[in-house]
Amino acid sequence: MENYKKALEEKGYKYTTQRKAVLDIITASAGAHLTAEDIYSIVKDENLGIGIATVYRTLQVLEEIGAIRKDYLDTGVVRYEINQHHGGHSHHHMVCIECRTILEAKEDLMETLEVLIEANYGFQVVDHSIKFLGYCKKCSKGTI
Amino acid sequence: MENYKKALEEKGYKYTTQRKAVLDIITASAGAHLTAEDIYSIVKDENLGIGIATVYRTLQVLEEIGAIRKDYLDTGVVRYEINQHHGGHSHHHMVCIECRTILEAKEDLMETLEVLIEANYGFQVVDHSIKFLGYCKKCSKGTI
DNA sequence: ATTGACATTGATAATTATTATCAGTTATAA
DNA sequence: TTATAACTGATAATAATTATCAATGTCAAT
Repeated sequence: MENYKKALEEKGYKYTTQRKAVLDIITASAGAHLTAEDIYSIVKDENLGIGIATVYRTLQVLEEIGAIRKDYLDTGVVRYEINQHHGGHSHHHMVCIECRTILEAKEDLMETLEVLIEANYGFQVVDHSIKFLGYCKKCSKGTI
Repeated sequence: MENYKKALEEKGYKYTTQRKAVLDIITASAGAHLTAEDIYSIVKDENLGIGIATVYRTLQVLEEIGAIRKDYLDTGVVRYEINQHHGGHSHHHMVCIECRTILEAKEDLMETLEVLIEANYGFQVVDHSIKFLGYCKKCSKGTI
């Protein structure tokens, strides 16, 4: 799919067994929004040796090279997923107030959003919030 | 502003000194996105006795009655703010990738969003994500 | 005012997610 | 094949949050 090996090496990182295992799991489970603990136990189940510390370190490195992204969807727990469109924009999440199920909206719809969400996913929207990531005036990069 | 006392009593909660103090701080510091620890030390600075456990408990109660809302803007730490429009929609946050400053967009703009953000706040948008809260098909309430 | 029932508080222990430490292991370039 | 530096795993440390429990406060009914 993507050349993660090259991306790692460009930053002086090595393409190790553990990093490969974590990458495989995250790519295989697109839309799953796994926690570090989830990933840890999946790797263990596959009888590949890995420590929880390595999982966290690997996730940091993979985020740094832009392979994965962090989701702050709910309390305390951070979730991870593949970064689909390199440098592009993220998709949208729907979190059920009741059962905390996380759904994912694939469309990149920026208008009549909630009506579409309800029509396409049967998800009854009560509230939404948009988060922008970028550089504030103070930290602003070059041309603007 | 709002009758928080009544809202508390309707749920069998009492309008105590500590709850009043926490409410005062959160209403007074709109747009500040305080953590539980922030609130704790502000109350202490004002020489009002309060325990950290009470702060957390109070925040839970205030969220339950809809007085405040939680923000998951970044890693681990949960932030709190006044729930402006009772039952209405939340505003939008801008998080600086570099210094982690949190800006708040007051407009309820759902189109040509990023262009406006850049024009109005000098915030250089790199990415955005929208979070919907509501009920999934399984948990769906009544009429839909 | 006093009482009784129950909610609330504060100190602290416990839990959970995450990060730091460090000695031993592995990969790679010379 | 060896030197250098990166990597790993076990575990200690930290930080945010929740649970416990005895003491205290609140309020409606006497």
